[in-house]
Amino acid sequence: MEEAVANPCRCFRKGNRCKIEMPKSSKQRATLIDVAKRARVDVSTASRVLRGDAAQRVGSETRDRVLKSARELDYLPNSVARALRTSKTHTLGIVVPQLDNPVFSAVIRGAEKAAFAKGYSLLISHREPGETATTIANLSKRSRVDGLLVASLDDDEVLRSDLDAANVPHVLLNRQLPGAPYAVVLDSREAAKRATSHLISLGHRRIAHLSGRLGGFNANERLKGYRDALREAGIDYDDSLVEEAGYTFEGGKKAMLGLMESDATAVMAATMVSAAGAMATLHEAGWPIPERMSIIALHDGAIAEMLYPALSTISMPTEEMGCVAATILIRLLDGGKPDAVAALPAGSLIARASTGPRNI
Amino acid sequence: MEEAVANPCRCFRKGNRCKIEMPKSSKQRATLIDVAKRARVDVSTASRVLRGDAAQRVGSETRDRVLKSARELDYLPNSVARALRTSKTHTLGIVVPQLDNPVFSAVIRGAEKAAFAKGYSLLISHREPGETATTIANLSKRSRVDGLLVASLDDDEVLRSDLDAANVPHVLLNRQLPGAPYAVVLDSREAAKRATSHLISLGHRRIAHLSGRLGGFNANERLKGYRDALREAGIDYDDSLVEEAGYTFEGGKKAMLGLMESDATAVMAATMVSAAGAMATLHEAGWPIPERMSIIALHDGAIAEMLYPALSTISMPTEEMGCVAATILIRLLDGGKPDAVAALPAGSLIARASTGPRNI
DNA sequence: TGCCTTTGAACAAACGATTGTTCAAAGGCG
DNA sequence: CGCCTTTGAACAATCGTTTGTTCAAAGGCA
Repeated sequence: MEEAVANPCRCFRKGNRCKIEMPKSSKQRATLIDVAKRARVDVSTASRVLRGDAAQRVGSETRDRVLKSARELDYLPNSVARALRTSKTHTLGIVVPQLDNPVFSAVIRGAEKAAFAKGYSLLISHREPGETATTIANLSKRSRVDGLLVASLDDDEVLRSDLDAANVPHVLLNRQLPGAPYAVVLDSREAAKRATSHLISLGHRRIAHLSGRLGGFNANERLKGYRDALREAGIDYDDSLVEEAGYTFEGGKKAMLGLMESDATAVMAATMVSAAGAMATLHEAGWPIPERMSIIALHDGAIAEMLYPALSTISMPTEEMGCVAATILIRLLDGGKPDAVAALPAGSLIARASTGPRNI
Repeated sequence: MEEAVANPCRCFRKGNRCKIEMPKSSKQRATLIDVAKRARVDVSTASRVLRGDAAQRVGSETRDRVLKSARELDYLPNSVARALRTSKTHTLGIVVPQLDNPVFSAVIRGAEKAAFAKGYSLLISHREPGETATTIANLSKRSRVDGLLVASLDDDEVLRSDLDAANVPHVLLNRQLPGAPYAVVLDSREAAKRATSHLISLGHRRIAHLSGRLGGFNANERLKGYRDALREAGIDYDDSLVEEAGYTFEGGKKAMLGLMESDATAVMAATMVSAAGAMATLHEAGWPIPERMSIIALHDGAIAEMLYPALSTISMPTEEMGCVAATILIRLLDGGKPDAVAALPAGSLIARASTGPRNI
């Protein structure tokens, strides 16, 4: 009776009129209203039971009815309606500069795992450098993500003002910015030091460095680690051995070209991708690796094995970085107060065929 | 007057009570209600103006007032509210089996571009094989995507029943399934034929094939193309030269090991990744490429350049595939009736250093 | 002037949840 | 027995849009 009065025709949706109560076209998802009706309770009561609302007691007999009803109807809360009411979409956005870079795929994988585990979804946005502003704005305003994971390689200044403008909680990936409180960073300095030390322990003294974008946070850290290792070994730093390669294959190729003029016998590359470029140049020139030039890179990944010779690396917890970043962001969104910056330790040396003893 | 009565305190949100009308805390986004008030029209009128509703006329003077008001308040519609009302989230989900595979990053990139251009967002979900069911269910029910782009490598049967169960519009990527109407496929057969023909034109007669997962749609197509080329050249097909490598580096490595027992002088690999594995095995054994074994793969991508020697490939429009798939899916969601399967032509030969004339 | 169409805009009911408030019944106590 | 406090559940307002309906004013025509 009451049911019929309250809503005579629940299939009266989408302008698709009908006179009789349809047998719930089976494919139509059940709503909280359906659950409540079936359990003969108010929708608010059903909501409280299903969400486990502690602020209000519910009789155990009522609770059971609601739970049973929900089970029978295969009820799943409508996340859109919930999002509207609570203004939380339970969606995280991640901004990456490149999708085919193994480092970023690892980060995404990690972030997705953590997000999924906490009931969040991951909205991905990849943009050409320089478009980060638009991306961030779109992700936060148009798509309404609760928070952002940012792995841009863009210029720090620009990035910062974009983030400010968007005014959305965010965690930076392997990057620290004056105004942005939260970040997860890898110990790139230590990694660079380990990589360099490995070369030193093989007898190399003239060690070149293919750096990232100089001036950027990461490139600086890696350069510091490189110098740390040299200093410890009593080797003088020579800035003619540092060549900016950025984070691309082409950059690595070009940079290596410059380095071949020098007397370097080994190279420490900031990334696998630039190392691959450097190796291509060496192959072209017919320089045997590692006999004439040893090479090691930071970050490990599948392509290290694919290169020839297989690339020695310092592994880095990139996937974990994504995971930790997402976890921090979610804690932040839940009103928690996580540490401003989470530092992840450098991984260990994975010695492969691309590094060998100095033999001249 | 009326304004004050209708809603005396719009900052009365989030339980944050206050007595006076706050100066719109500036960071609080304007809603349609705000716009309507400012233009002194009903919210429904404002909605119709801003959405360009053709079904209802609006006086030009009124229209201008609304537009001006929206501009001044920097109004952006709340996509969550809109999604609730229209039951369209304007979000697409994409399911990929691996994130670090260059083929899938390209597909994602393409899909993201098309989606973005049409005002859609892309929700990404990567899962271990076998978890596709959960993934699809989650993406469609929990996260409420409007449609799905599916690039699973899972078993066809399983995939099909999962998709059926989810009951969500979807487009398959490079895969055709009996029950699933929409798909975008690459002409893998033609690509395989071109790759094989290239080897034949270099004088090779004993050509091996590193296949995908045999029995799968793609593997079959590629195998057909391989046989087409052989037949055309009058070379007998020898199934001992076909080795299943799947889509991984390890698979390629192992498969190559088997092939080295044969008298093959060239290999046509189904993917760059398995080709990379094969090359690693060859290097380990000290077989020079291409002098002792030529190798070519389907799909082109950045890693082709990184391998040594640089890998010859048949380029494939993978990014375009993602783009087309997203476009089709969106058209479908808009009530259109796109073609069931869009076939994309194979790309051209990119001859690099890994293929050379037969010289024995 | 009176009646019947247009027009243009307001009214109001959803969409599916969450959450503060109200309220009746039941229980405790003097 | 009457009053006051728990309890448990219903009531009702919202979140920000969209969209079917209603309705008053204006215009056309006889």
